[in-house]
Amino acid sequence: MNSFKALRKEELKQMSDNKKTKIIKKGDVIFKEGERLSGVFCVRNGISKLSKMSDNGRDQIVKLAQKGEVLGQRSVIASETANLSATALEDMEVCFIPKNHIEEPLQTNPVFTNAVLKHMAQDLKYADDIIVNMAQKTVRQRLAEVLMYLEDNFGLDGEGYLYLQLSRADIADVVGTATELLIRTLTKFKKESLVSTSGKRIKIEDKKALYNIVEGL
Amino acid sequence: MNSFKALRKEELKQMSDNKKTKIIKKGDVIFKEGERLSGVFCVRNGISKLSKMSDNGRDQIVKLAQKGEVLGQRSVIASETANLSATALEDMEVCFIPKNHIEEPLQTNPVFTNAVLKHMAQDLKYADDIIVNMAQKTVRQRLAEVLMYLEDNFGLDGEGYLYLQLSRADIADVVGTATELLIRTLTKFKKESLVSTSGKRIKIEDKKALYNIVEGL
DNA sequence: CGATCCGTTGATCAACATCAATTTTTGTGG
DNA sequence: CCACAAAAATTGATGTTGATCAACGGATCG
Repeated sequence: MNSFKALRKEELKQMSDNKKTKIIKKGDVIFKEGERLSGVFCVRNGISKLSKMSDNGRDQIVKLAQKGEVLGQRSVIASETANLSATALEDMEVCFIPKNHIEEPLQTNPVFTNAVLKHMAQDLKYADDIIVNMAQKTVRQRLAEVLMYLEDNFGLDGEGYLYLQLSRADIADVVGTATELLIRTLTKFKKESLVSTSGKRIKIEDKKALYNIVEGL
Repeated sequence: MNSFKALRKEELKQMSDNKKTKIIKKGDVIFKEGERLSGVFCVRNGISKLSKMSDNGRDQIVKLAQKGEVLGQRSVIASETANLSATALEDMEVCFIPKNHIEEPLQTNPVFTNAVLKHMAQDLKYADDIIVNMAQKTVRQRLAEVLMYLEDNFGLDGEGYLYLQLSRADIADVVGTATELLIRTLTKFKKESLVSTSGKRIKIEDKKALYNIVEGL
């Protein structure tokens, strides 16, 4: 998963000598689109959203990042300002790595560079898939897919509810729709016994049926 | 643009000794999603579409690639089957480069690897932007954006029409809608004197107004 | 010169956005 | 722990946008 495993020992040492661990509270912004980043943020704990404001004023969540993922890497590699904003969805622990500690091994350590490259190739594939989904699928299909994604990637709590408790507005921003329609679609799922809720918590009751919805059946 | 400029002379020589130039006719498929690629295709001439079939059976065009761009690179780097299909929109000339001639310099030539990495970072940024557009903008906004994209990237013919003559169905597959709605939206643009047409050819008459539409005004 | 593909239009229904209003939950100071 | 303000969740009503099916003319190509 993490490209840093490809670093040499002395590179890792130098990095950990310079890393600063930050505690970030739920709701706080790690960086905003348009900012010039002086390094990357490695997620030690907690989950963050990567989002971008559309011209029409609505936020779109492009990716959810958890432990082990690196934020801001693309911008540092491309020497550009951030294209996305990163916001904590839970209390987080991240460590900041100055960009020169990324750039240098990129020049000198091919194993590291290749690991980063493969990781980005994965991200690009996922992004292409999301484009197709956004363009071609209904809100109903996309919500079904997002719910399964949340279960598969962030797991369940002790009672079988999705571990990651997103607000309805955040789920809507992942699906790419208005909060009201998101809620209505979720309500339909409840009536069809595909999911159940307890407060803001959501439990998937019939994963197979959700899967069929994604496939358009 | 092209990462191959970062290759050493001997690497380029070895590559050109092994490259096979192929002529591909308009409409022909270069590779299909799901295929395992044994190398990459460098576009020498002509334009191709990269598309993916959605579960609901409709094609989505994710990218248009022209001279100098490399097709299949992501799949080869990630050692995966192709995520997208590549189809010629015009008669094309491509050269095939076996994957070992890509993989080897990736291991040994950091300058090349970094060039590829930066290129992919760009692709990823564009992909994220498209996700936001698909999720948040109307067909009208997206069509306006696509028309300007076609002008900016592929230019005009001698009479001021868009050089790249896509079929209505292909434009619809870029925008992410049905052909009928695409045509209706284009007809509205004509009535508002934003564009004009001659046969399948399209001319942008009021670029600034199109830009305002994209911005949601 | 017919067959086929492409472009276009009409009609209809479903999906989605938006505004308004109400209820519920949450956070916070006393 | 309670009260109260603020934020979030929910529902209704309404208008717009988009998908789909059907039909038809015109171009294209063997």
